[in-house]
Amino acid sequence: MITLSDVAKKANVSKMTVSRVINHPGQVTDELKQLVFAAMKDLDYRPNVAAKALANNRSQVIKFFILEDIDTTEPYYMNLLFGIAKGLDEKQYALQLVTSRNYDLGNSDGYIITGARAKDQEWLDRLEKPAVVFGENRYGYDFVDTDNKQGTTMATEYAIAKNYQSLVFIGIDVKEAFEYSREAGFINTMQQHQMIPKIYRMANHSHLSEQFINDNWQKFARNTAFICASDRLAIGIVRGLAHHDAAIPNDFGVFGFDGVFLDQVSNPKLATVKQPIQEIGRLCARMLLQKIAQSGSPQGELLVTPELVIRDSMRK
Amino acid sequence: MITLSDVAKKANVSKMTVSRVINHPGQVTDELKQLVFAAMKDLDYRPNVAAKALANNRSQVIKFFILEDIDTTEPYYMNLLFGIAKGLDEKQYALQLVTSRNYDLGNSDGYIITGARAKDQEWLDRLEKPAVVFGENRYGYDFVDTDNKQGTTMATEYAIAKNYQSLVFIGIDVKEAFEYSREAGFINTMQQHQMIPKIYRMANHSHLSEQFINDNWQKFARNTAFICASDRLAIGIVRGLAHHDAAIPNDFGVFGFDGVFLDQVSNPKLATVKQPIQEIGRLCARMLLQKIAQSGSPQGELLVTPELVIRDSMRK
DNA sequence: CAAGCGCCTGTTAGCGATAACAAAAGGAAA
DNA sequence: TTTCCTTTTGTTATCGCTAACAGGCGCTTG
Repeated sequence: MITLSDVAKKANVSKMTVSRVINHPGQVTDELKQLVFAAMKDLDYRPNVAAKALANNRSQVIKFFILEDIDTTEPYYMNLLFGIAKGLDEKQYALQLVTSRNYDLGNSDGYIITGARAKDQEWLDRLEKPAVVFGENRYGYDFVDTDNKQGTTMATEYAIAKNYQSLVFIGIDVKEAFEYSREAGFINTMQQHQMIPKIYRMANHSHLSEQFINDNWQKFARNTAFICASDRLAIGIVRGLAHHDAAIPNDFGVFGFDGVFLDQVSNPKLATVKQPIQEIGRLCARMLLQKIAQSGSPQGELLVTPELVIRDSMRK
Repeated sequence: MITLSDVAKKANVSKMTVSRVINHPGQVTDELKQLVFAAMKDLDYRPNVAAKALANNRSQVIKFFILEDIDTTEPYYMNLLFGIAKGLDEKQYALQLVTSRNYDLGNSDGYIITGARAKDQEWLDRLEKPAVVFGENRYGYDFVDTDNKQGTTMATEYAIAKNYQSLVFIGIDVKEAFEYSREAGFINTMQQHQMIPKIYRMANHSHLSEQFINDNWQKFARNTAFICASDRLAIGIVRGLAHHDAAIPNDFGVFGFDGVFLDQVSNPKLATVKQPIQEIGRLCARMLLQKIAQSGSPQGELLVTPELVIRDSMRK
């Protein structure tokens, strides 16, 4: 294994100079820097992460908490995880996944937390290391999320522009910030266009939204678009409509929200508000690492603009 | 932070004795062990992973390679990942995710690899650290997988027992071990019952299997069951059948394979061969850690029996 | 009863990196 | 020219843990 010392010898400098080239390059002359870089390249030097961690009193590990049942979990966590992993890799950090709440909090430098609901607040407050939350919250925790409000705004605007006369929002029956934001985007946009917002809410299961269409089929005239708070709900709506041989997208439009995986297994394929989940994961990681570097100073919130993906469930 | 020395002082022994209690308990008298355990508990001692790693010339990190496009990836990787994470946690290992092949192989003690296809063989051979593969292979790499053959055997037996007269296998159009095994389970079982196995293959997309039903609708008499090589294909079959108002499960049965996520968003819900993915992940991790402990000695293969989940797409 | 062996515990020396201090080297000001 | 900073580089000690060796003890054995 190539160590700092090897590089130092090759470059005829001391270990510290090499270390400084890596961590505080400003303190070293350009001349020496060149020498050191050349030596590092020649020897294909890879810093030893464990040694670095020990010397810095760090662990180079961050823990990722999923405070939700994994089985019911949306597949997009996979993408989130990849984004996080990429963000951590940039700074040679590794990852530990944690599901059960009472897990060991030690041997890590910080936490990324997802699936946090209102009831988790107390637990979050007790954390002693830097933490970043994935998902909007209104308790002041640093977070990264999709701009949910903007997402439904875009979808609603699109549906209006395509001349659907009546718009219905199918929401998720939870009292959480992300849902409020999605509803707000819909409501505000409708009001700006002097249209009447209609909202229904149910648990996030496709068979419930399917059932909902079956139960209320006669209520919905042609030329209605359903703006859904998730692809899961949207899939059920599509199935319900298909069951009544409704013409999608001509007579009825359906917009999903998420854009990970599920939108592709529907038929017709779903138009959806696609969250840049992987990018969000990377941003979570970066925010956390920065927070660690700044010994825990607040990072605020980061909202990422989603992308409208128009497919066969909405008029083109 | 509580260190070995703190524990040693409290227990009136040397650091080495404490270290030995942790790593080689056989070398220490019971009497001292009691003292040390008591001290560790009193102080709530947590070993410093970085220090351990450094002293052992390890990294306490393993890398998880996904040699597949993530976007098209089955959601079950999430569960696999959780299993792996749990298995690694038991030995205080952390995880790094790797997607691009030419990534850094350093700063890790071993690899878990998934999505490896025949063409990856050469690359696998060049790896210099212990590796375990998730997924059947016939090149001698240590692996863990579902017992695919047994899975389709069970599904086929079930369909026969429920008196479906004609069985059709919908396979995935790839030349990989897992697919051969799934087909073999079907074929062997059919032959044992003196029935004629029919097999169709296509790429693993729900709209292809849906199309397949639409194109061949007249070929399939009532009382046919479709044994599919994936839930994705099964979902398409269900949609195709529903489109012709076929009676599921009375006239037509559909069996999926995987049992992660997708089976639940279908309507009717899919009967499926459920892979114990999380358990497999844990076993991958354990196998790899054991392999590392044994300086890379071969571990062989491990096939895990899947579970038949009977839901609304098959007769009860 | 001294030599020799085994068992258990302690001492020492590192793993590879970094912070903190120390020491040169160079330049500006007196 | 001398003194005193400032900048750049080197030296030392340390992070927490473990392998390897050393030493003390009791027991067997010729």
